[in-house]
Amino acid sequence: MAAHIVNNAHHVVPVDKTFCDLSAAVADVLEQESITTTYPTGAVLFAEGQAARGVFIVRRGRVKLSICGSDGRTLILRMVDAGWPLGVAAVVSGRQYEATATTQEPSEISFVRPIDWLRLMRAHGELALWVTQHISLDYSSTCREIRDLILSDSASEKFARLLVGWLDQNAEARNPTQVKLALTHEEIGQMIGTSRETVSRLFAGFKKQRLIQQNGSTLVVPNRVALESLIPA
Amino acid sequence: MAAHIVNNAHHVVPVDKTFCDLSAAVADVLEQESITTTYPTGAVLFAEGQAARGVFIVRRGRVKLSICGSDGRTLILRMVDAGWPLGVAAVVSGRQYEATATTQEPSEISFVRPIDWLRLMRAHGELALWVTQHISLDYSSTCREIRDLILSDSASEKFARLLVGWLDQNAEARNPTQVKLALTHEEIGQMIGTSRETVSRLFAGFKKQRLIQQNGSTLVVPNRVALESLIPA
DNA sequence: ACGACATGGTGATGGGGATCACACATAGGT
DNA sequence: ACCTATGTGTGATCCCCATCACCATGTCGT
Repeated sequence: MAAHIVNNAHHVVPVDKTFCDLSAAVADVLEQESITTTYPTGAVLFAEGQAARGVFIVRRGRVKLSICGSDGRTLILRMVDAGWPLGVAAVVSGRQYEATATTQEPSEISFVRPIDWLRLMRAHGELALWVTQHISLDYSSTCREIRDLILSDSASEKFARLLVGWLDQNAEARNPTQVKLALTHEEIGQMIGTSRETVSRLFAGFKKQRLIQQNGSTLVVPNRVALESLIPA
Repeated sequence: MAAHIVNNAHHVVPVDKTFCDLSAAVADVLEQESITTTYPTGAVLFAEGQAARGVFIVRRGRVKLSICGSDGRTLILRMVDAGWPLGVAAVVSGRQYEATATTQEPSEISFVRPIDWLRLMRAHGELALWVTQHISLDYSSTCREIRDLILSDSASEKFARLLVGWLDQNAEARNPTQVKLALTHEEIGQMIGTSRETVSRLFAGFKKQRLIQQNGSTLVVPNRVALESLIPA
């Protein structure tokens, strides 16, 4: 069997007015202390197991956070959108990065060295608090990830969960019943811990059951409730 | 204030001189602001999904942190020993507890309400950093948990991993090749995500392969390397 | 000493999904 | 138009482990 992880749906979309959701003052300081670089798609910011080299903050773009097994298998922990910091836990605790961060699209990323970061945290209580909250949220999200992994042994349940998560993220959009499909079947498999072929079959099965329709890269969910009924409790 | 924000990598065994690994001053304050209670085995400090009611600090005993699915299935996240705080992430981010905490033996637990906790964090930079580090460590540990669950599809691999982990924890003990077995097969199953029966069979299999021996509740691992060879990379 | 209950061992069975093996699409690049 | 790379659909097979079913042990409490 296989047993693996699942989605997440991390809300709290960051608005991104100046830097993150920090006050202008702290954002300015951060701006000065950081180096901002543009990365192409597929760039690896840091890899699982490396000593913490610094904190990365996504300014623009999307970054994939994944964990990989020695056999080459990969599990996608979550996608990180603009406004969020990466590698904070590793820097703060002085350990290794726990996951691998790869850009999913051309992205602008700010970088802060550990020493500077820690200095800033001490100097600015607001930043310290911000950090603590972000780590807490990462922790929650990871726990939920684990839960979804466990309480669905069936692949279709995990798939349904993923889809519903996408709908939730799109809740603000005008049409809450459709999503742009930005991932390959392979990647979807890595999000829910199944093989690519299984994802294909899931798509086919869900279409046959009229749970989803697909026009090009647009997914339509005509009946969200039916989808949710696949998810126990 | 604490320069000890970086580092202290491995298991930071709590020593438990006064409180945790905090300075005497802060420990004293914490002592005053908290209420300490003794719980019997099996007491539930808090449950997954509850609104954060406060921070619990294990003074004596052991607490099981678990996540459970709607179908009743349970996954044990980790065992928490004396000196460690519980529910900090939930309190800091003002969300729900992400797991359920149950005492595994009679335990002494200190409790601090969210308001007091946050006040203390603001007043004592050292405490704030301590909190951040602990959350970071929890996060790491959770990520590793995910990895172990995922990158072993075979139950025996997960079992081997668990055993090796136990040996590591016992590294300080005089005999690094044996461990006291404090868990039932059921619980072991909940740690590695398999059924009780499978754990029984794993024990049997490992014994047949001379990977382990068992005298009462003492596990002996004659050949650690052989055990590790079951774990890829 | 006696059930009652929690725990541990082990066989039989079945199913879900990984895996292998293709064929088919679509998109760039030359 | 071709070719290659990358993504997708789907059949056939196989195996691990969840599950069910039972029995064998403790270990309590009274």
